[in-house]
Amino acid sequence: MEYALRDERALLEKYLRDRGLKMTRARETVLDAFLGLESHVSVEAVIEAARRLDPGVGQATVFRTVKLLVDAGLAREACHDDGSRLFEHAYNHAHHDHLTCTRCGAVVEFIDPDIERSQEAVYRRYGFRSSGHRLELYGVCPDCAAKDAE
Amino acid sequence: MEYALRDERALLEKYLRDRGLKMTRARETVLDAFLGLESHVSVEAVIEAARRLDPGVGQATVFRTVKLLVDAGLAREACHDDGSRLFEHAYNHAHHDHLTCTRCGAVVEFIDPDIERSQEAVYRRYGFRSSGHRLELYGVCPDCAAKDAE
DNA sequence: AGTCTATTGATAAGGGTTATCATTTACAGA
DNA sequence: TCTGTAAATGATAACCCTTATCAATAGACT
Ligand SMILES: [Zn+2]
Ligand SMILES: [Zn+2]
Ligand SMILES: [Zn+2]
Ligand SMILES: [Zn+2]
Repeated sequence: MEYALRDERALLEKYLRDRGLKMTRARETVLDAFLGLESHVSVEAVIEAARRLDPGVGQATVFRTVKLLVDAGLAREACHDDGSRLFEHAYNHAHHDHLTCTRCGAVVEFIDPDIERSQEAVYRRYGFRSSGHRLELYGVCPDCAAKDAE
Repeated sequence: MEYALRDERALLEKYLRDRGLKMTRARETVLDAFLGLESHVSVEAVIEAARRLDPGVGQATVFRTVKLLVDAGLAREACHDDGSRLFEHAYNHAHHDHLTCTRCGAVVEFIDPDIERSQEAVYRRYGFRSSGHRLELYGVCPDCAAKDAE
């Protein structure tokens, strides 16, 4: 965990140095805040976490830094829910799709090789070059279904 | 086509009557405007189309009515793009997924039985009851790829 | 330390959507 | 057809999330 944090910080530093940008205290704070949160967080949540580490961090800075993290490959936009976008860790967190419970909001991350393969076939069928996809399955999780049954 | 319009209007009227709502001129206008547009339209586009039929239609009314159309099963939210949501016809327009060119915005509607089947398997694997999904494939279409090659 | 430029945070502005509310309208019943 | 009542309308303001503006600050290099 400690090592992972260091890895990710080094990645961000390299990304910044490579393009003449600077590693600042605010960016450290936002990175730490983001890494300390679990998957699928809104910028709002990152703002709160960042201000727990350092009150006085501007929200504009958090928006800007999250965008940087995405560009640097440390974060990835997950499933922009209604309204606000959600982000998740991208470093050491391979591609996956989401199965979401529409009742309680529970999210299962899954990867299905058959689906991935079939998607490639669709790209070939229409002559498209692939550049990523988004698959969100919606349903009712076992827990919520059990509550219905009562 | 004429018949289809009548069908859809009858559907909306039934939907409204069943819950004590009223069929109004504004709702007729928005319905006609929406039906006159082709797939994947923003509310903005519906507002423009509606005002071509009847200037003075309030934008709030269009937003409200599009929501009604979705509830009535006449419209369906397609792929909420960056920012604004997009809607498409739902009546006599079976389920399908989207393959979108990230360069020119071209959209191919497709249905892949293998993918649909694999998705059902995912639902079973995690014990979820299915309630719909959203699959968006992104890539570069043949035309844009050809331009790249030049 | 000094210079130069990126970055910051407060604030305003932006775009899409929804809430408010006085007025108008649809529609069931008399 | 007339009326009463509740729903619907449209103008407007409010809302949320996000981005732009900008004077002040703080890295990174010499
Ligand atoms: Zn659930
Ligand atoms: Zn995820
Ligand atoms: Zn294209
Ligand atoms: Zn479509």
